[in-house]
Formats: sequence, structure tokens, C-alpha cells
Amino acid sequence: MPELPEVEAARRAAHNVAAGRRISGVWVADDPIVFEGVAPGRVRRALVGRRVKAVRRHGKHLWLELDRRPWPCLHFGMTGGIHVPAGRAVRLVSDGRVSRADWPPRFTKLHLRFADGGELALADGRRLGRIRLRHDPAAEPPISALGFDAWRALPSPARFHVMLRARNAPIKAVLLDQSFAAGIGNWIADEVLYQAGIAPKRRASTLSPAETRRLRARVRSVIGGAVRAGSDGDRFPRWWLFHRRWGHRRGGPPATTVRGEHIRHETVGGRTTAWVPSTQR
DNA sequence: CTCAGTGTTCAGTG
DNA sequence: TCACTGAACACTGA
Repeated sequence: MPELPEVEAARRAAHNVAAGRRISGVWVADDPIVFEGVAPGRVRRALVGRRVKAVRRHGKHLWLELDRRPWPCLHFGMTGGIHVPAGRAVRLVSDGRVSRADWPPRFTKLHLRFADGGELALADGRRLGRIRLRHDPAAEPPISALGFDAWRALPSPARFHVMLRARNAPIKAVLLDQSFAAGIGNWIADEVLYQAGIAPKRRASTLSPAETRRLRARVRSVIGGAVRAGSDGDRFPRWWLFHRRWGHRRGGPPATTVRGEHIRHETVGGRTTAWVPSTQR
């Protein structure tokens, strides 16, 4: 479920376990898809014995700064996530909870043990996630091709408006474009547009200064709120579209917001989009 | 059994 | 060349 808040939660979890510690053991899956452009064994050799100096994030990308390069870069795709064991129970950072017997979790691709006994695993069932090795992650693709971090590096309102004026695609598609803003995914884009009262199909270049200001403020508040909630959807404000967007099931009652507004589903920017025609223009 | 999904990439189009 | 669109990728769970 990884959009920016999820990846930030993973970054913090990884930081707590790994920062300042030495990697004492590494297990890698034999998976030539998730390990992209590098043999799993080479990742293992690059990590074992190294000390972790910091865990960095840009958009949905995560990487470990080690005391020697190259460094491992992680992307979670649709279903990947960082997992850490917590005490006797095992807490799943990204997807809920598993029992102690499930450690390391199913679909683990990379499993790190630290000298002080801590552990960390990256698991990904659908295999759309990626593990790469880079000498300078922020300066090399794919991270160098990302736009501003949607949470920590929002441009000024004026600059934001100028950037959107240059884009003709539907605003939803622009928000999803990682080379524009890094970290926004499908549910955040829908949530932000819902809260800003802007229809997802509106061409970005047609948004007024007032609309781009509203949009920018919601990007900040939605992501900030989700990060503050530890990316735990149950703790998001009750009135958010988030809780209702998938409330409909085939044959079930039509989805509505907590205020009773009808939620419509259609494809915009290549993704299923939930929006409220009565309030989004 | 079928289908959609909290993502990204790449070929094809205008 | 650029911006944009839609299919492909891989696999699970509803």
C-alpha cells in the first residue's frame, strides 16, 4: 500500500532498527525481477558487515546510507513493504500484523540482521517492487528523475501554479506523475482533489490561482495527516474520502461520503478514480 | 473463474 | 522532441 506516508513510516521503522548499527547477516531471495540490474548475491556482499549511517527517502523511494558505497535502494511497487519484528510479537509495518511464526514474512526478498539483534525484512508479494544498488542514489536514475518531494519540498504557491499552467493533462494524471511530484499515488490524488473541490479530469493548465492554492494546501495537509497517523488508515479523519472510496462492491449499495454525497468511479489518468461530482468542479 | 489493484515503464500516437 | 495514453508487468485476494 505504499504511497509517500507508507514509505515514510517504513523509513522511520528502518531507521529505528538500523541507524548506527552494523549489518551482521544478509539473506536475499533468488528473484531476478525484484533485484533489478544487480545479482542478489552482489547486494548481499555490498551489505554484509557495513554500518548503516542513515535511511533516506524521496517520494516513494527509500535507500540506506552505508559506511561504504554502493548503497541499496528500495521501491515497494504496489504490495511491498518493510517489516520489523517487535518484541515477542511481530509487527508488520506496511500491511497489518502477522504472528511470530510468520517471521520472516511471506514473500521476503531481503532480510537483514544487525549486530545488536535487530532485524528488518523487505517483502513483496506481487513483485512490482525493486531492489537496486547505486553509488549516489539521489544523483542517479530512477531517483534523480523524480520531481519535488510532495511532503518535504512543496514549491511555493506561485511556483506551483506556474508548474501546473504548463501541463495539459488531467490534474489527476499530473498529480500521479512522479517526475512532477514524488510520492503521490492513487488514493492521495483522489483525496486531495476531493478536499480541494476540483474534478480529476480538469486540465491542469485551466486551474485558477485560487484552485492551485487550495490544491497545494491539501497536498500538504493530507500527506502530513497521513504521516502523523503513522500511515495507519484507521487513524485518518473519519470524513476523508479514503474510508469510503472502496465501500462499494459489485451489486452492493452505491458508495457515498459520510455527508451522503454520491461517489463516482471512473478511469482518469489510467487509474480507477473515486470522486464526488456534486462538489468537485 | 474473473477481475481489479495505495505503481512504474515503455511503445504508440498526435 | 514532447506530452500524453494505454497496455504490460506479476500475483493475490475478493
